[in-house]
Amino acid sequence: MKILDRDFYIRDTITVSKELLGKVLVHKTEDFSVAGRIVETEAYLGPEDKAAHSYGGRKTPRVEVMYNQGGWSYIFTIYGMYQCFNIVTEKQGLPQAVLIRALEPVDNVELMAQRRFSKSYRDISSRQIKDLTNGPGKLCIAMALGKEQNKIDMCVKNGMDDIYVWDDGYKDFDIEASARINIDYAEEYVHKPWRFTIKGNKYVSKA
DNA sequence: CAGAAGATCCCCT
DNA sequence: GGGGATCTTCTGC
Repeated sequence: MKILDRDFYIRDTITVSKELLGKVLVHKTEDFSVAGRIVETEAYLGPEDKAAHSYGGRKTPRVEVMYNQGGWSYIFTIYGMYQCFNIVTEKQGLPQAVLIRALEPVDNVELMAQRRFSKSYRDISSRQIKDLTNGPGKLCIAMALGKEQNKIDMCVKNGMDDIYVWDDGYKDFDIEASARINIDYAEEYVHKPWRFTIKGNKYVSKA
């Protein structure tokens, strides 16, 4: 029962990707708190990984935070309309990260329902309940993770806008590995089994 | 500075 | 399972 610290994140990215499964991601501000259990992750192993934004050692303004030591948030805009939330891993200078692809809602489903569908949780369908956080863009909407939350150190609390991951001891599940989603451009890295899911979880984005 | 691509989602069939 | 929405980011000229 503890908040994951720097030592957790400064390790090899595949290990961190697997061990993040089952942990609880929390976003807490002065106005609200919202949380979800991580059920799907993907490892991005720049600079060698052709699917990673940091492939080949690219260091554009967008990916710069990936060069920080593990434990920082990396949030980028995709398709002009959605955000993707990542956690930087490894030691400073090695630009790797874990994409959080799906969550199971844990706390403040009312806020999630309002942010996703502008409706109260009690008024949404079972389909919409499942759709609250079962994708990288969806969970960012539900968890209020946007540009403002990019480059936050998740190992240090500031009391104003904190993101961190909580280990509540949940371990009763099997891990499944598969190919990452929507990286057709990554050539020989397309089929690397670097996507990890909690087997059978209802909130996994895609079978 | 223009052009193209993109770690997605939603709605339709 | 496929196409459109929508616009940021990066690359090349």
